[in-house]
Parts: sequence; structure tokens; C-alpha cells
Amino acid sequence: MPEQNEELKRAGLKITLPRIKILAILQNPNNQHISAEDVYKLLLEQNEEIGLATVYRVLNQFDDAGIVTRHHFEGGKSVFELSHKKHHDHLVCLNCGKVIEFEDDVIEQRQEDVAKLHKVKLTNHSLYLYGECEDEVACEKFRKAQS
Amino acid sequence: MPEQNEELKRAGLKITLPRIKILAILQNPNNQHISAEDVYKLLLEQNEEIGLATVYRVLNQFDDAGIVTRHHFEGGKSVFELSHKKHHDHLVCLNCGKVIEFEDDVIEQRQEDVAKLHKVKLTNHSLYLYGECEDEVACEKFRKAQS
DNA sequence: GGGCTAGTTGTAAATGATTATCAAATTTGT
DNA sequence: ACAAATTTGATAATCATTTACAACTAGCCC
Ligand SMILES: [Mn+2]
Ligand SMILES: [Mn+2]
Ligand SMILES: [Zn+2]
Ligand SMILES: [Zn+2]
Repeated sequence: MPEQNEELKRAGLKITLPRIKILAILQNPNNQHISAEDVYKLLLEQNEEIGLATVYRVLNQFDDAGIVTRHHFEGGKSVFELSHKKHHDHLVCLNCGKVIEFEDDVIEQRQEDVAKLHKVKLTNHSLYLYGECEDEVACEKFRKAQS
Repeated sequence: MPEQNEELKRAGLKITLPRIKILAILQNPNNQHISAEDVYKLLLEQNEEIGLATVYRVLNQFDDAGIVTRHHFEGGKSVFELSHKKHHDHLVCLNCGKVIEFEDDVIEQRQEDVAKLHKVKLTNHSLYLYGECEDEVACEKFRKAQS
């Protein structure tokens, strides 16, 4: 009945507890851009007995269904975010890990131009900006914790 | 004596056969944007007895020394290219794997603007465009070979 | 040139992230 | 409720890359 289940049904996926719980985690504004491992940890904290393999499987299914978008930030592991928003790119703080979303029509347009210039039909792109933010509270704390 | 050795010496690396051979491979215009695994394969073809671990080690040292730049194209493994050229981004054909280099000052400038707008000191970025090229010869061949 | 020592290498084992296997458990249409 | 089709959890397997470590040099000193 709840609308989340509609989303799963629409994707041709059966309504199961793991999928409901994982979707709920992704919908929490606190968990944007979350890794499979971190989804798994949150499930453990909620005392849900869901295997890590299932988390990976479900996230892949969500990706295939277009429910989530997968990103590859610097640092190996994939992170996922609900794909209900419109396209945007990411600015990531290398100190504290904060992720800022942005969209720039000029950049988007230029990418199209570049592709056309080289006679390539553009299907997708990935743009990540990395730097150091000025969040004294969170960022500096992290910087020191590392060193 | 040869100039390649100068490059190694400048980086504070001893002149060893593995490093010379690997650098030579990277300098071959045929091998731009090459993976560690592929460097290793080329070494085997030349009957050089150099271990895969050494290839990874040396590529990392070259990266640290600024001799090469590491890229993460779609598909997992890292690819390396000599970093003697000026900054540029990449347009990759998803069918045949062809890599086209480009630079767009407007995009570069806009990235700076976005970072500044969000009060982030930009340190680096990664931009990859993916699409399908129109190289009838190479590209179509690949497309068919896959399916 | 021979020797020393720090730096380097190859083999093999270890890692970290992610995927594949497969029997047992669950969902869903009838 | 029942059977068929999916899904799940535990575990083993993969893949790219790193680490350990004993054997092996390159570069410097005499
Ligand atoms: Mn986002
Ligand atoms: Mn390039
Ligand atoms: Zn920060
Ligand atoms: Zn192509």
C-alpha cells in the first residue's frame, strides 16, 4: 500500500523486507550518497538480519531499475543516491567528505558541444570536483583526526 | 645517458630495467591511457621477466613523481598516461574504447566558479564524457564482436 | 673494481570491494 | 492454501591492487 512499494512494483521487483528497508535507508535525507557497506551497517544498527550480498544485489537491481544512481567518488567504493532528482554533478570535500550537489547549464551545454565536435553521440558523463571546504566545525575536525 | 633516465633520476628513482621498460611503453604513442595489466602484457610480449606487482609499484611511483597521471574510466581498472601534456579531459567511446582528448576553457573556468560559489578551494577534478563514436572501421567491428 | 647499504624486485600471500553459487525461505498469482 | 518463480543468506569465488619478505641490484665510497 505505501508508496515505496509502488516504486518496487513498478520496477518489477517483488516486495520484500530487504528491499523495503534498503529503500527506506536511501530515502533518509541523512543517507544521500551512501555506500553498500554503509547501508549494511545501518541495517545492522536497526537489527535487521540482511546479508551484505543482498545489499549489493538490491542496490544493483535498483540501479538497473533506475531507482538509484551509482557514483564513483575518489576512494574506490561506489556510492548510491536516489535518482528522483534532476541531473546534477558533485563537489566533494577531500577533508571531511562533505558532498555538495550542483548543476551548471553552461558546463552541460559545452559537453554536448565537445561531443558533437568530435562526432560522438554523448550518452552520459561523470564530473566530480574535489577540494577543501571551509566548514570550520566538521572539516577541520576531520583534518586533524586524520593526521 | 638517454633522456628517459634523466626523468627517473629527477624523480629520485634508481635507474632499473623494469622502470626503463615501463617508461618506454608509456612513451609509445600507441599506449596512451594504458592499464597496469596491459603494461604487464606488453612486457611479456617483449619477453621481459617483470612481475605484475612491480608494474603496479612502478606506476604508483611514477604517479607520485608526477611522471604519469592516473585516470578512472568507466570499467573498474585504472589507466595511466604520461603527464607531460597540459591538462585535458577525456571523451571515451563505449563501443570501441577509443579515447579522445579535449580541453575546454569554458568548462574549466566554470568549475572554478562553482567551487568558489560554494566556498571550496578546488584541488582537482575528473570529467569523463561517454558516448558512441562514428568510426565505421574500428567502432562497428567492436560493436558486432561484442553481441 | 670491490664492497656496502639502501633501494628494488619477484613470488606468493593478503586485501578490499563486489559478484557468483546454491540450498533454504519467501512472495505472489491461482 | 499451493505451486512456481523469486529472493535471500552464508559462503566461496573474482578482480584489481597491495603487502610481505627474502633474494637481488644500483649508486656511492675507497
Ligand atoms: Mn547527488
Ligand atoms: Mn589523456
Ligand atoms: Zn570539508
Ligand atoms: Zn567507437
